[in-house]
Amino acid sequence: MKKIDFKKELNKEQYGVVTAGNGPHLVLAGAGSGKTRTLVYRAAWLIEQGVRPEKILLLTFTNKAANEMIERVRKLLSIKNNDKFPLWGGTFHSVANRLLRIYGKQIGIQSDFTILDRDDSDKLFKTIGKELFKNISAKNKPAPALLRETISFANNSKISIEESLEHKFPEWLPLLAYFEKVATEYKRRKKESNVLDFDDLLLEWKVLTAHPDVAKIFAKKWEYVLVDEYQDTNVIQAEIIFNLSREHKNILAVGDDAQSIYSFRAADIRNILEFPDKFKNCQLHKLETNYRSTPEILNLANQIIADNGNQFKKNLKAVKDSHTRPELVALRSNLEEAWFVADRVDQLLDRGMNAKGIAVLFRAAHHSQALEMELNKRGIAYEMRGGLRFFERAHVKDVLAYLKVLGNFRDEVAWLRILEMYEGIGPVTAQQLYRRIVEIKDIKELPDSKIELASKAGNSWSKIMEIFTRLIRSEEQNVGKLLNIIINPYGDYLSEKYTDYRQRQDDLDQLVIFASEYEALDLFLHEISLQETFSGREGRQEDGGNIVLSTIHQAKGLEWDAVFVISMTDQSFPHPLCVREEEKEEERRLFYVAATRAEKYLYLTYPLSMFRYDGHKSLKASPFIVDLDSNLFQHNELSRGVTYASDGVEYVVDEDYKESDDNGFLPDASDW
DNA sequence: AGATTTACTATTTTT
DNA sequence: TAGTAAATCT
Repeated sequence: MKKIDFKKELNKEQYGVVTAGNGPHLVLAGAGSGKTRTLVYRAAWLIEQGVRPEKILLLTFTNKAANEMIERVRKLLSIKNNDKFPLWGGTFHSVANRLLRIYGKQIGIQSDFTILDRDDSDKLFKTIGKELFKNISAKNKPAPALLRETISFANNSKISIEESLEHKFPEWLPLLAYFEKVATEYKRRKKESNVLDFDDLLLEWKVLTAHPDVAKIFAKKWEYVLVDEYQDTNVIQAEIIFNLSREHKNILAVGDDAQSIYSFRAADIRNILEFPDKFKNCQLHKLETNYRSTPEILNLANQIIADNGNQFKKNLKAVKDSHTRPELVALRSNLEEAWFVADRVDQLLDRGMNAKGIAVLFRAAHHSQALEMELNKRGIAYEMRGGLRFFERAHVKDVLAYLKVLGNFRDEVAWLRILEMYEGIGPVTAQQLYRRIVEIKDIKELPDSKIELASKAGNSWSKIMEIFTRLIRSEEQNVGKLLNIIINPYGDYLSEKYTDYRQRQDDLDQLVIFASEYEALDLFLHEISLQETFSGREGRQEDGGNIVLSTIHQAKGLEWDAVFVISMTDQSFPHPLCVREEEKEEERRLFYVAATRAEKYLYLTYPLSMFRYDGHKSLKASPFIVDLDSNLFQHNELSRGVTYASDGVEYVVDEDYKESDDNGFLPDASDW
């Protein structure tokens, strides 16, 4: 095994964390301080010290982050690809998923469930809402997502539905009784369907870690627990961590309170603030050197966050050389904004920058629409993150529903989804059918069941039975081949329902390729609901990769040479629904996260008007921008007025703007 | 009664 | 665009 020169490869702060002894540690890591690097080296150091890799548990915010870290540890230790390397980890949810299946049986909790993702939860809430809210007028009916959010928030922060409702949607408090009724029924239906939703995964894992027998097994299993992005954990997750490290106390939590952006999902900043109280003899480390950004970008970021009251004081220092200041640009409309960004991207690419070094970030997924059209028009390849993910697309969910039923016969949401696709079967008939279907003991008896329906619906039912008969009778193990049985007849439905069916068919082809890697249906089903990275349409991969379009939330932890933050208007940032002071502070932290993604070039843009279905709307700069000292920017277009011409070619109207182009704030090829 | 079509409206962030 | 509600079919 190669010896790593930890002292040489890390700075003093990082070295302190990496070589920290046993016991609880809290690491307050600023943006760009090499947090991931530090965790990777920590794992490598432990292994060099003789800790077996399988004794380390790595908990991260995405599975992708975990996989990348593990790869880096492997490389660092020069472990060959085909050598076994049992270090593992992932998100709380995916780890919970695996553990519940293994250890659930031991203490008598569900272990053969399928997973209900967000969309499925909404479907179930919708069904239940319709049943229970029948006598309430349409306008006064809470949407399924609203029910789900309220109940989920209560679960994840250990508060009552009433408190949750008061916090999230106080205007709905008069309907409290209904929320509670729906919550009870939702729980019952999940149990009947043998499914767990995202909340259940955490809650059940917590039950598992609290059980004396299992707790002992876990304490032995992992001697070291490393948790990344600790600022975005919720109360349940903090309890899980506490239980996991109860015996050995070897917990290392890394986080940045200034980057806490998930409180809508019950992430609780108190987890970090109160960590030292909860874990006695905890050592506190700080990583305050910023390796990512230029001093100009860091200055801006520091001022963005300075106004926030509730935070650990950190003093981030830049080590990079001075470069140009961030640029602030006002455009006349969202279309011009798209042209501007596309032009700039073109220029950056022309001058030799790698496409994968460029990202465009925004507050909400739909802010990218105009830009996407413009990039498509110009043939600039991009990768879209945020918004609807692959496994959430309607057609993908449609075909997967058959597999879900095959894997878990009682899955109500999957059954309703299938049934309602067919002619003559609507919500009512589907529900009746489902009730009769679950009376059957085993899926193998389904083809022989005597369920019959009148004319049109009857025809549909035999079509459904035909597919299931083929699925059940086929001895096929390969999931790709199973999928083909479904996709062949589904194709007709697809082309009938969607005008863009060609593209959707492509998605399904991708899905078959992905599924062909799996020889066991169970494993496939378990993984897809928690898979956040597979994007389906990979597109043409250009040599230098693709530029990235992403919501700010999904950009967490990532970095690029050049970052555009678009749609920085008063109507989108902070989001207008954020009224409470603490909500505004979180929005400011979100802005901070966006700005600190940039290494060298940062552009903030905002349109002064927006075209919408109902005409056009006037916009102003985000108050967050107005608050900032204009000297921080290369240009302050606020005081200068409109800059961009709409023909999409002659875009430099403002003289200063042109001049500055020559000042070198646009990179030369020699810059990288 | 229940399915299907049509018209309308409102748009956060997600493991 | 996507989800919902009213209007119209079967």
